[in-house]
Amino acid sequence: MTMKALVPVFAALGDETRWSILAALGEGDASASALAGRLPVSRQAIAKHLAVLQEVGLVEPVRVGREVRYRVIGAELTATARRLDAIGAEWDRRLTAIKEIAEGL
Amino acid sequence: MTMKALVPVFAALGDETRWSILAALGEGDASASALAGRLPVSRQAIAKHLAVLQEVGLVEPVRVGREVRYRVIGAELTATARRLDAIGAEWDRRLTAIKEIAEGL
DNA sequence: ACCAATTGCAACTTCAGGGTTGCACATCGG
DNA sequence: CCGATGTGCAACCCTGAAGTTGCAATTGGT
Repeated sequence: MTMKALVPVFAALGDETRWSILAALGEGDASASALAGRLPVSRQAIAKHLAVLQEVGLVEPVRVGREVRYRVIGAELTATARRLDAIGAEWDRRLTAIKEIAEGL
Repeated sequence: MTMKALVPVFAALGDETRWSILAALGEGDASASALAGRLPVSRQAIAKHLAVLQEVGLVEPVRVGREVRYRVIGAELTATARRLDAIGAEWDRRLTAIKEIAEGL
């Protein structure tokens, strides 16, 4: 299991542009430059977003020749979903699993 | 179904302080003033956070006399988790498809 | 009626995040 | 070898989010 901080993952997912990037990557792996061609932002902006996404494990870089393509890691999304679901479930049972997360794990 | 924008929900969940608030609310409904007593931020700051959380449907206000208590809506967390899981699963499906093609299955 | 607690509103400060541009460095192809 | 393509790094704006303080308005309890 990745078991990272979780909150940064949500922060990463809380940006429209990053979802655009994830969506574009859904059509196949792509480099920052390639993505800059499809999206209305500069390559450098995309590079920063990719760095953020990589930081939280949502995306993975793959060197292909002189370019760096990125691949989405769907498993990380599902893992995050599982944890979120667990928290929601615990809440309904009046338990406080969230406390641990809020207190920095 | 709530079916709100989803991205704002993640944005709301991408803040440590708001998780602290959610955690505190996990111990029982509470007002902004009461929360300000437990957390290291001002009441007004908490009020803003509660407004954000309410905006995305994660929390619900309940008037009790002259105070306004807030209650966590666990169902919204679960719903968000479901949607996130669906997205992640979709990605895995694509990757699996690609993998099979690449491996000549 | 009065006092204290609570909320609401507004102005203000601070700073990190998202965006840009510019340039230097690598690397592939002809 | 040289030009084109792609990446990395750095400096720089600029808006918005998170936090603060102060004060007016509401409402409960005694």
